[in-house]
Parts: sequence; structure tokens; C-alpha cells
Amino acid sequence: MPTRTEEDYIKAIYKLAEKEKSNVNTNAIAGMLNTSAASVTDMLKKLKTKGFINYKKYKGVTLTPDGNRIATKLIRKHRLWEYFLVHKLKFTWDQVHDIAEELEHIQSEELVSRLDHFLDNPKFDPHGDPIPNAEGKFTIRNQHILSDLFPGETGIVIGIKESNDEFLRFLSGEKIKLGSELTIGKIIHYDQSVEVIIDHGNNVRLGQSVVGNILVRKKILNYE
Amino acid sequence: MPTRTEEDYIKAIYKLAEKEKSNVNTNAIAGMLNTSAASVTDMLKKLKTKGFINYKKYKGVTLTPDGNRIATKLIRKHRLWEYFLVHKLKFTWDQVHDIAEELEHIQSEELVSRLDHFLDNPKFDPHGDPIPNAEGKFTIRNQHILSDLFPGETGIVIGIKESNDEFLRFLSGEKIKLGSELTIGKIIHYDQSVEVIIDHGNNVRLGQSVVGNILVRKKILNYE
DNA sequence: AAATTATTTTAGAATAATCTAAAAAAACAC
DNA sequence: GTGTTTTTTTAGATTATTCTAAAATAATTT
Repeated sequence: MPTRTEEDYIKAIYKLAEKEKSNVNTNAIAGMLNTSAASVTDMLKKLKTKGFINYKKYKGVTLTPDGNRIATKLIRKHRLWEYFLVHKLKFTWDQVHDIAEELEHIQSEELVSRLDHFLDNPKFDPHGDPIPNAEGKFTIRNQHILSDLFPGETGIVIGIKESNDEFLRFLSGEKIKLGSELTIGKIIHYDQSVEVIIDHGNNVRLGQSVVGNILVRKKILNYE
Repeated sequence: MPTRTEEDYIKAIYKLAEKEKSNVNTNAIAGMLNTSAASVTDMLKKLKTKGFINYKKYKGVTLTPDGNRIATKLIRKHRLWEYFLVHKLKFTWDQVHDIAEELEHIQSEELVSRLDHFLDNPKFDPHGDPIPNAEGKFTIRNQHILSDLFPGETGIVIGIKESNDEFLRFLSGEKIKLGSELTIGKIIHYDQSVEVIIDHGNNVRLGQSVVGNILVRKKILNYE
């Protein structure tokens, strides 16, 4: 069994490996966990001897199958708890991350299984990210970045790419939430901004950093 | 803020102080937490400097108001989570203790408040123990008239029903006071009198006008 | 390819929590 | 009230995690 701290490192490596295609490097882990590169090196040696990572000095890391299994379980727990917090306790989606970060370390397998059942086996968390099942398999769905849609097309918000509280609050202010229907209007080429009609009502202009960060499924070609 | 380990010690002290009337001693804490007496001494020093306990070398400990507040919050969280596990996730009462032991350390006040509301503000956990409210008050007290206890049961004196000087002097003479532990012995049916063992020592016979006027809370041996 | 810059690792030390064994204090027994 | 037993504390060490500063390695620039 990994310790709680080891779990944090394993999860960080998993998340970084998702983004970058090559091996995960020390500084990236240090940055994600707000710690020093020296601490990361120490921990990498430990994780290696425990068999959770493949690691060669100066060459970065990848997760072993064991490490991957642990990371996937953490992701599963994190997202199930987020689902619980939003749909049962009525938190908003920008309030739940830190709490789920603690809850994901609760150990009981039985608890996770019963929680999953209690929530009716949800497949996606409140941010639209897929919840792996007990075997670690993710459901993949018809998912597009809003900026990939053409004028006239409508997308239903299913999540965001890069989550941060500030962005979530911005969306709240614009009345954009999970399930909102966003229709692409004119694209203004000189500054790359896009007109978006929100739920067939308000028409707002959003920059690339916004439309490039919202995940939708297309309303017409919907085969979820 | 206390660390997680400090929280465990504070809760252990709270629980021991409930049972014993005098100061809590080192070995009792070590026994409850499955650790060495030396470790306990180390921690007591730390808890003292942090202001959570009153402690003098060789003299045992009591909780300060701050320490008591922390313990009560832990009890509240523990019992709310147990309620959740049994009534929502359908665990049986004997499966939930260890999981609640982990969950009680999750920090967010907002989470506790929302969980409480989600569960419809339960007043007792699945084992029948009272759940303190957000202010730390155990609103409903485990309060019985001594005459309602069965032979073999023990009650801790918390007051009397009808106060008058003569009765108070009578109790003094029998060495019965607040905090005394009274165990019911034989009930003599022909005159409705009851044998009562006082503080596990003297055995006296008391009439209905006496046992019907003393308020106790039952001493619970299998606590949580 | 040499020099510079950036990244990663090592060395040595700090903090939190724990332990065993020995010493000190308190409680008990006769 | 002196001696013995029990309880508690101290002393000294260990493990996990972290840090800063210096050294080693890799990557980049010219």
C-alpha cells in the first residue's frame, strides 16, 4: 500500500503523463505538488523501489501497471466524491475540488463500491471528466472543444479542459453551466473572438482562452 | 489547527474523560491508541504548548475549552458520517466505525454543515449516541430517572428531579453527589425499595421516593 | 565543440511521530 | 514509614517527508 503522500505523487505523475507524451520530469512534478525538485527526487527513488514507477536518473518517469492502477483508483474516488458533493450535497462545481482531494484518500474499497451504487453508477463527474469503473476503464464520449464547432452549430456543455476556480466562476457569471446549450454565431477573425448564444438567449463575445477551454458534445450528431 | 495525529489524541482524551471522573492518565491514552507511554508523553507536551490540554507532569490531563471544541467537532463528524454510511450507503452498524474514523478527519466546515442538512439533521447516530450540533451542544441528553434502570445497569448522577434541602442533606449523608456512579442491585418488590451500589463500594437500600428523584445518564461501556 | 544555461541529483540538516531502555516519581503494601 | 511495584518521564535513536545549497548532468546556444 502506498502512503498518502506517495498517492499524491502517483496521481501527479498520472495527470502529467496525460498531457505530455514523453516521460514526466522532476520539475513538472515539483510544480504540480508545490514542493522542491530535491523532494521529488527523493520520492521517486522510493516509488521506484516500491514498484510504482519506472525511473532512471535524469531520464524522467512513467507509471508501472501497479502505479497506474493506484492512480486510476484515486481518479475514480475523486470523481465519485465530486459527483456526490455536487448532486447530493448541492455544492457548486467550483467548490468541490479541494474537498474531493481529501476524500480520495479514504481507503475502503467497499465504500467506493457502495458510493458508486448510491449515485447510480455515474459515468462523468460534474466537470465532465469520465469516472473510471471498478476495473479502471473509462467511458469515452462524443467530446469537442467549443472552438472546433462551426458557426450555426450547437454544443451542450459537458465539461472544461483545464479546470481552475477563476475560470469556473467566470462561467458562472456568464450563466454557462453543465448542460447549457451554446450556439456559435459569427467568428471575428481579427481578434479570434467568437459570438456565442447562450441557451438560445443572450449573445456574448468570448475569447479563444474561453471557447478553447469549454468541452461540449454536438447537439445534432449526438450519439452518447 | 491540530494535525491529524493530534486530533486522534484529543479525541482519545475526550473519550477517556467521559468514562473516568478524574484526570486522564498516560497509560490509558497509550492503551486506547495502541502506542507507547513514551509517545504519549511526547505528544502531551506538544498538545499543552498548543493550548489543547491542561497537563502537569505525573498528574494526568484534562482538555481545555479549545481541546474540547476540537473533540466535539470530531465526534460530530464521526457520528454524522456513520449515519450516512448506514442510512444512505446501507452499511450495517458494525462495518462503519473504521471508515468513519478516517472520514472524521476531513476538514471542511461547509461539508459537515451540508452533510448534516442532507441527512435531515439527525440527533442520534446508528449506535444511539447523540450527535452534537454545530455549536457542540448535545441537545438531547441521555437522561433517565434512576428507578427506570434495570438491575446491573449503572447510572452517573447528573441531577435530581425535585430539589429540597432535606433531600440534598440525605444524599450527602449517603455520599451520593454529582458524578457518583450508582449501580442497581436487587429490587425488593414487597416495599418497592431498591439496592444501590454507590461508586462500586457501599451497598445501600433506597426507597422509591429516593430512586424516583435522582436523574442519571446511563454509563455506556461500549462507546462508539 | 565549447560555453552557457537549465535541470536534476546529492549532501546534510530539520520536523513530526514513533520506538526501546533506563531513570524518576507516585502509589501501594506490609 | 520503608520497601516494592506501577506509572510516567527522559534519553537517545529511527523513519518519513521535507528543505537549502552545492554538485553533477543534460540541453541549448554560439
